Amino acid sequence: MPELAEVEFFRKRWDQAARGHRIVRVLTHDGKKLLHGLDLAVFRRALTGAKLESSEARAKQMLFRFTGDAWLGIHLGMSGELTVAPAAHTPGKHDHLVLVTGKHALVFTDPRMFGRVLFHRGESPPAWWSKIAPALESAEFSADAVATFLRRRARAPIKAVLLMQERFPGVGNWMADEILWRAAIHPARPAGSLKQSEVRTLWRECRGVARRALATIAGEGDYLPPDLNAHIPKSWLFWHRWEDGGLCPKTKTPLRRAWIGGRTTCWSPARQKLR
DNA sequence: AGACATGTTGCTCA
DNA sequence: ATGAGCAACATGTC
Repeated sequence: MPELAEVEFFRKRWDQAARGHRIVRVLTHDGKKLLHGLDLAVFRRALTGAKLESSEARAKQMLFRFTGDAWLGIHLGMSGELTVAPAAHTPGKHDHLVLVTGKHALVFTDPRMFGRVLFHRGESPPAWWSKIAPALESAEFSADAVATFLRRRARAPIKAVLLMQERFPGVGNWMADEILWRAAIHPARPAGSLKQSEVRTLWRECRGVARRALATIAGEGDYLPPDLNAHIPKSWLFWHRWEDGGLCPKTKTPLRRAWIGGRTTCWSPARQKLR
């Protein structure tokens, strides 16, 4: 599920419920996979009694800062979610980490178990956090940087290139398709075959999709929409990409789906031409 | 039953 | 050395 804006949604949900509150109990389950590499005893001891100070989302990762120089990193993988339950919550089969405060249980649930929990101790954020590529909305994510990257990945389909987190942090399967659809670029085009003007359009749509998707969630202060995708514009490809017989919202012609760049890809043949 | 899933990594081959 | 393509990971759903 989680791409850029969804990750922000889940971060905000935990943050709202627990910022300024102490963790009184830490429950873990299945230390082999999601909690791999974690010293569970140290982890529990560090977080028990610690207060959530702040949190941030970048790309598809989240970082929660606790008192005592304790940092909790979470990646939601393919099917991870962060939920908030009453403090008495009994962990279900796929609840791998539960942080209990006086009021709430913060639950990390992930049936497919591709997610990841990281723990770090120190005054500054962990190295892996600082290494995340500059956000799509940042000045460092420039048209030139995109052009340079595309030149280096010249033979790969542009769809595959958009999924590369080292340049397009937070872009996942649906965002990549949305960006290409809006930019009117066929997903199978080799990255190196894009004209200068197309690269610029692509760059602009990367920012546009990120900004609009985030605006739906990051809105005023602590506001959090009740439904994850409720605010995604009705005009977007997003709402049609999985429908059988789905129509392009712009041209009203049939959409197509195929395996491109290692993922199922949806595009509008009327808008997005090969060559 | 079988195909497939909004992610990442690590392997192979060129 | 670098880039491209793909299986693997684990489980649920249609």
